[in-house]
Amino acid sequence: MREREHQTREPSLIEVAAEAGVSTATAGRALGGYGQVSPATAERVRAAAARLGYRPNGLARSLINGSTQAIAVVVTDVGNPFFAQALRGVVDKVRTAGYEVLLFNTDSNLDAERNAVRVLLEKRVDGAIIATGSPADTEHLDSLRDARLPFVLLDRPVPDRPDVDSVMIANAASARTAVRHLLSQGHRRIAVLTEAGRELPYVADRLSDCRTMRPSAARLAGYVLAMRSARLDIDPALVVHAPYQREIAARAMKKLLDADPSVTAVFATDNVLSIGAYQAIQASGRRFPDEISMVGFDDQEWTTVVRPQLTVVRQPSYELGARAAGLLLRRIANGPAWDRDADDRPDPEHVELPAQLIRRSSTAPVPVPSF
Amino acid sequence: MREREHQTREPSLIEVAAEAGVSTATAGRALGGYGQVSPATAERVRAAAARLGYRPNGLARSLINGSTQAIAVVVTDVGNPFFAQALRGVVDKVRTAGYEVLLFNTDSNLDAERNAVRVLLEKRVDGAIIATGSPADTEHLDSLRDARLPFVLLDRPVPDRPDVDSVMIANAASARTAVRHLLSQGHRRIAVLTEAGRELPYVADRLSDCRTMRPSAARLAGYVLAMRSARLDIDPALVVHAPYQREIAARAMKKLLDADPSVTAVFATDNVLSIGAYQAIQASGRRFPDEISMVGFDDQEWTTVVRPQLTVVRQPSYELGARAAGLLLRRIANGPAWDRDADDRPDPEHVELPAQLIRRSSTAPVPVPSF
DNA sequence: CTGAAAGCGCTTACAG
DNA sequence: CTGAAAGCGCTTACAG
Repeated sequence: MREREHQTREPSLIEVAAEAGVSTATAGRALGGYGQVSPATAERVRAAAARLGYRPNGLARSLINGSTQAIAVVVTDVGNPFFAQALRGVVDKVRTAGYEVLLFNTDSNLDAERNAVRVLLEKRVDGAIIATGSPADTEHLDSLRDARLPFVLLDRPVPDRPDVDSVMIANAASARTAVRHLLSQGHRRIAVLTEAGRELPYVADRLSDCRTMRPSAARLAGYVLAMRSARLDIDPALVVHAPYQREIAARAMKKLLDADPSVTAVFATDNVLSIGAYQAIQASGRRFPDEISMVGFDDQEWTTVVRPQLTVVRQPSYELGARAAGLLLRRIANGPAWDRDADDRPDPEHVELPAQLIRRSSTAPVPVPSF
Repeated sequence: MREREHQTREPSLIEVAAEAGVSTATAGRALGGYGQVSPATAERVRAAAARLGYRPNGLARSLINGSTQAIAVVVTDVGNPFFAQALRGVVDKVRTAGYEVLLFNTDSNLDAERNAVRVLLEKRVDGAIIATGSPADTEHLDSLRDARLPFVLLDRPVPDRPDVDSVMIANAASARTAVRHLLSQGHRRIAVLTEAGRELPYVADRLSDCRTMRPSAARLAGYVLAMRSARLDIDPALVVHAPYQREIAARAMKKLLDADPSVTAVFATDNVLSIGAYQAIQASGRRFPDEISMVGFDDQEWTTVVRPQLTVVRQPSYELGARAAGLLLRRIANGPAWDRDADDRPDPEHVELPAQLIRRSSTAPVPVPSF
């Protein structure tokens, strides 16, 4: 390959064909795995290609095929272990079908998300998996539809798009189970630390619509449902709002704990909030779990190494990604559900993966008041 | 856009040009941001494009430009928080320059890595960032060179490729600092939990070559250096080997702790091994940190919520990715360092980011033996 | 400022 | 099995 050292362009099929003494059509057939070529010619072409260090140009190929063998994954934060795991699930799954992943990170910024959609469309990926940061704004998702691009919603539902495949966690149900667990141990004053804190009235008003809520809201709904089933009123003071930032969450939680001694249990609705809540409890000076119980969300590795070990709702993040990828691959093979031309296409599927309550030692029966 | 409902292909520039009553050249100029077009024509073309729901085809554009505005990132495990953070750094950085990221996960499998290189080359990305799983096998990296593709090594050095930009952590130096910290507290029987355990003789033989070692080996070298500086012999029994799997690491560490009561300190060389070691210490029944000290690697969130809080070496994973991306962007702009045609090209740069020892409460002076 | 023509690097009918 | 020609959807000289 030394002779290429000073050459500026990659060799193309034309050079390979010339080197092998065949037409570009034949060279293409020998190298591209399509059409018919005699073994002898094929061998000659392969040798020529190797000599020149030929690499097929995927752009040209895709331009003709109409397939890039790539999908886009749009998430709000790849650095978050939850999405990192989901992404791993996607990558592993699509790899088996020969697809690559084009990654977009939006930071829950609508403009970034719109831009991601525009770019993935221009890059002509074969499909997309999207965890939207703004379920209410769906114009950019409409453009996916207009472009007839198969896509799947991951983790965050989009109420306006019931015709799109989706893979979610059973957020409300699992949150309800978590809170019920606390109730069963006698807790009544149960605080919830949530990113959806400010939407309590909205959430409480449409408890039957949990599936259309984003995860944080759905988990808050689960809390409300459990409390109501126990005939307890919702005390807004117990619903603590915090963004997905550990320190802020810890402070918010600590503040409630300091202000209200009657709180005997905390339910944190996400992995970041969980670590913040755990920290707040440690800082509160209360005996944990004797004086206060906690259930966290997302079974991170650290939850078994802290003392007390944390009772959590374990959500299958890796599987979430893998399932989304599976649905997308099916959709790529069959065409979008909303294509009326074809009646044989699978209906949109809405997968809801169960999350599991893992009981450990951070939850204990409600403390007996000392007289 | 209703009229497109039953149409099977995306509209191309030809349709837009026809709709606007201009040539494709003019339409292209109006939409593509190149060449000169009169404001009036431009407006007419834009209107036509909007009416047809036109999306430029990036494949065709890239085929001509010779640029895809995409880079590849090849890592061993996106699910690992370290790589997830580094990836975030890369994405954030290249985004500012208008590049997207094509992600490859190799699981440290050489075939997967070779395949990644082949595919990224075929997809004609503009550059690549690679954390190789097998620094010894470099033929596939040669093919990047042959293809004149700019690339940067991330986290894992490749001894054979001194002419390639790289961004690493100062692994040996920071490991040395960590062990020196333990020594300064009087510890002598210091165990090290490492993925490179089996290479102790090899590592001990080339302590001056730390920069060419993969992280685990370099950290082990730092341990050896610190011990030797303290005039202590290396006891192979204290060098515990474990793969990057928490349970296996915990078991291996526990075994040593049970077998050898003389061990008073543990240095774990990675985030997975750290949690395993922490767990092993908890299970050992020793008083922590009174009877045994520990330094971990990688400042994960959990390290401040466990008791005792973990003293760690904090490595800047996000910045690692961002810096690698920065170098790559520069290289993409200037062409590869090994291109002899151009003398004005920047020399290969080998960035070594410092890692910092964060002292917390898992390290304490060596226990006084009780008589 | 605008257009006709060539070309990026492949694959695909269509003949032979 | 093989090749000449057309074409995927753009951009780029080159004229006008």
